[in-house]
Amino acid sequence: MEVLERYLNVGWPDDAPTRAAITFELLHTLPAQLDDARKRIYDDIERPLSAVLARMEVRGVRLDADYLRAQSEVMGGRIAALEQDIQRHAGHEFSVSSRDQLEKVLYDELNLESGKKTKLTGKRSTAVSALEPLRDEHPIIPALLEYRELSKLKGTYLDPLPALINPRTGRLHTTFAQASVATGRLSSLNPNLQNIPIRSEAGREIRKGFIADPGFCLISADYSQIELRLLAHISGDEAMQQAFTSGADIHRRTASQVLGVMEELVTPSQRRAAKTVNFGVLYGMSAHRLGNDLGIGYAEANRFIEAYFAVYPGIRAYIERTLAFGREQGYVETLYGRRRYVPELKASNRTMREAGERVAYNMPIQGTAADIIKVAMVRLDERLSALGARLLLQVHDELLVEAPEGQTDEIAALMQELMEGAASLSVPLSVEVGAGPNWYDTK
DNA sequence: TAGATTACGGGG
DNA sequence: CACGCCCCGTAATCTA
Repeated sequence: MEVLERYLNVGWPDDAPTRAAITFELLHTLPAQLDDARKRIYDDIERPLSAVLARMEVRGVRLDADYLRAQSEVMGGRIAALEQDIQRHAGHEFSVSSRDQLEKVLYDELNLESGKKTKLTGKRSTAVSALEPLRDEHPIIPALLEYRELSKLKGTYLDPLPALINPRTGRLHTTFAQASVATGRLSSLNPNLQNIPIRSEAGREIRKGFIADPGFCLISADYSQIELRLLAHISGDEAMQQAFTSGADIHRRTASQVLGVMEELVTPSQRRAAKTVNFGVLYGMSAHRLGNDLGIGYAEANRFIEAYFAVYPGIRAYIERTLAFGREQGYVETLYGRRRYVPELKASNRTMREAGERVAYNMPIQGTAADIIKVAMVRLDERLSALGARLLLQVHDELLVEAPEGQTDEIAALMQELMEGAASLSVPLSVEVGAGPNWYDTK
């Protein structure tokens, strides 16, 4: 425990009472040493939030265990059939869930063309991204892809979740880690309720198992495109701010501007390309990766990115300004002053340094989004309690609430108003709200 | 046998 | 040549 060494000059004791006493000691030693901005983050956000999170953990969320177990049965049958199918295509039995055995079957026995290699050991990859190009090459591939998807859902969600229901409360209780993510986000563990499937229909069905208490309904409220809105605000880029202020569809607007096409004429694939770039720019995506994702050449991807920065010049300026600040100060920070130290910015190894740069200009955006939803949670908690409603989960940009059936509309409206007003920026924040008997039906 | 490592894949 | 940010959980496999 470095913190103890540094601030109290003691090691981490073995016995629980002394550990508790020392932790308590830290609780008044550390906050007193914070400077202004950091003290405000602690006093106004993190300390009150810890009480909100504690109540959310204790409250838990109701699960329809019978539904999830039934889904698991169905899926188990399908997985077994797929396994037979896969082994028939291979010509012999093998452990389909072993990537090492699968590697030999695909690339040595069936002589399929291996593409990607694994990162650390250089084996021939069997990941989805490596199998997808082979989809039409052999009927074993689509069977494998479905097997992978379904066994993931069964093994990670359908089977473990019902077994984790607390017999005393009859509900499922996660733990939120408040100080483990470098950007200021929360994380959720044991079980992780921040990665419940939504993208595929088969996965999304799992959300039907998250249900409201009798007499209550679930309300989900989502910040839409909060990170891009923050990029517009923090960078000061006027074109991007204008897009949000005028209520435009940001991806359509981007495609229109970058490609020089009227908005009404933007095709779905052009909009998809713009969406990929809008998100990719936050992560520092290379032209190489973009070209891959869009199925276009490296050179064309490069032109696309250049055109993007020409349309939104403030974004490149933000990146440069943030990197200069980070090299100078050794850290970068959010709008509220939450810091992340990034010593890699001074690394002599280029790969390490560039990785540090991506981290550095992403953190203020991701971290400010985390700050804002935390503020919203602290403010919402009291208002909701007074109305007999309660916060259940935070999934980064989304809050899930359980509300008395009679007051659903009123509470949904309150959530939207309060979340949109959690910060005042040069662009509006937008929150989408939905209600239903289960999580699936809130969207 | 337990813990660590690796590959993989679920979410924002 | 490199090659997209932040997490957590599972299963297979390796290592102490």
